[in-house]
Amino acid sequence: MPAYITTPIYYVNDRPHIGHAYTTTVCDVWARAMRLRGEDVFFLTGTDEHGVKVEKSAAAKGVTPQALADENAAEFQRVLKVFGLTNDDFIRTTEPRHEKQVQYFVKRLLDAGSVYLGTFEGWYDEGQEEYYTETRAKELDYKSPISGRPLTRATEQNYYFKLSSFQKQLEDFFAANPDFVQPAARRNEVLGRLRDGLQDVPVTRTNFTWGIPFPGDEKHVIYVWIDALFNYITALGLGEPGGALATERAKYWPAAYHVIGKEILWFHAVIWPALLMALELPMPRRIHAHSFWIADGQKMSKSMGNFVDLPTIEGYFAKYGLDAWRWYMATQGPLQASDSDFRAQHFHETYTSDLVNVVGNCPSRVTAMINKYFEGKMPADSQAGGEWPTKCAAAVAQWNAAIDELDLVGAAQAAMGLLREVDAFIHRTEPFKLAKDPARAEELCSILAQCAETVRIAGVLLEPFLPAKMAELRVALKQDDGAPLSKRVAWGGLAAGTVLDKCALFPRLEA
RNA sequence: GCCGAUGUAGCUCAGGUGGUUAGAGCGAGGGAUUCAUAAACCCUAGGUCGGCGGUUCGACUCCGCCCAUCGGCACCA
Repeated sequence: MPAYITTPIYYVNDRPHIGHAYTTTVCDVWARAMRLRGEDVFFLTGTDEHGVKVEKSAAAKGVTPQALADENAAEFQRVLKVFGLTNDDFIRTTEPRHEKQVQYFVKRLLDAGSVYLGTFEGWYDEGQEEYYTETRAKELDYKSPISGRPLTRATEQNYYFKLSSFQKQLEDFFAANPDFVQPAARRNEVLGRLRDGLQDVPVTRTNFTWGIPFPGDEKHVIYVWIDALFNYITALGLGEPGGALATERAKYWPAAYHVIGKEILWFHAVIWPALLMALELPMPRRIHAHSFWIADGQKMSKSMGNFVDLPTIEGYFAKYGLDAWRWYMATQGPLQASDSDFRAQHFHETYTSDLVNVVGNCPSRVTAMINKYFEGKMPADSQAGGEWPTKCAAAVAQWNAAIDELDLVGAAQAAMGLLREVDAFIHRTEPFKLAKDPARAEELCSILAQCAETVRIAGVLLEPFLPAKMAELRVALKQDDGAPLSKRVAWGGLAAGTVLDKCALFPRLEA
């Protein structure tokens, strides 16, 4: 089954920070999990490079917008490498392949009558070259917040998208697809706003030029948001039917899972589906809008200067390793409706209690006993696994169900639960005592074989989260990673006699 | 201002069509033990379940009001 996982494309006017890292890491864990199951995954990320902000930043720096975009896009790509992310493509909105297709789609919207030329009238700040909404203008007492000069009433011709005409169709779609927007709290927000009624939205601007020219009326450029949304299908070549890209990738639409931050929900949950409806393209499967990281109880903001930035993140890599970072992102992050607090102490505690004490320690004690009592050779199990094959199968089922729902915490818990059960089993059966009694050797063999095999299976389930460390575990257990999940989690993968190395995966660290 | 949510142990959160001693994980304190990364294991939380009022034999669970926090309110990438 094809599966298409996307991050938002990141605005090149920003520097990479924890927000970008988080979304991309979540998608990466998910993509790896799906690939592990043998699904045909296409994982996309990229950069959004047009718009007035980029134009202005570039002018301030005395470079062309393209040069600025090139530089910052390269930085985002470098970061992906540092994070070990496994995206299958990286799309940039200034690439010809994207621009051409966006023009094709916009032309189609125009031809279909879904886009029309209209007049916009509003409160305009001449100094800032910006329009304000009525509410905002009133708040500002109809004066520019920067210059203090009165706002003027200005009109502008823009092309509009007939969002309003999709009201009914959207309502029906949401009713028929209750899981389309996740989590439920976000869906309710969308439904609430939808009830207030939809207005048409402008899809072009004329007050700057750094954008894709509107086909047939080139003093207009396509508004960045519209430009950006189309990346999800231009990357698949849907705007060039029959083209090389489409031949290879069209199969991934509509199996799309858009993972986004909650700040851009409206565009993805309403405008994007409406655009697709207008183009008569099928809807993506799901929009998952996660929440935000806050830092030490404080909202992160540019003005506060308290973003967890790249140097900070790289500090965590240096101390705890990349896998520990992924673990913290995936299991402690704001994937549901409320924000998560990023705290150094919490990071350390999570590392110690999950990774050192369980994921590290459990394989360590099992491999140590096998080394001590059997010279490292996997003992034979005369009990054919006892209850463990059933337990493992249940954990795998739980893991699969969680992955289906992008429930990374649930998937992690399914795997961790197995290791905790192994710990409890060792506590209960006391193999280290049986080892002193030659009459109970057979029992000892079974216990340790069952432990080792369960550790192996739990390790497979943890691979999407901890790819580097679970690769170490595989080496210690003399396994390879070629086969699909169902085969790899089948009971009995560790043959008797296989020499298992002692392993210590996560070193204990000082806070 | 409008719409919507949340407020339960130090922290993060479960929970209940109202009914004896309100739960988990983590942290903290204590214990016992050694196969292991002083790890796994056992014991310990006296938290007015945000406040006030109402309904009720009885509310943390229902209703009202209030307070606090958070999210959304469209041209913002």
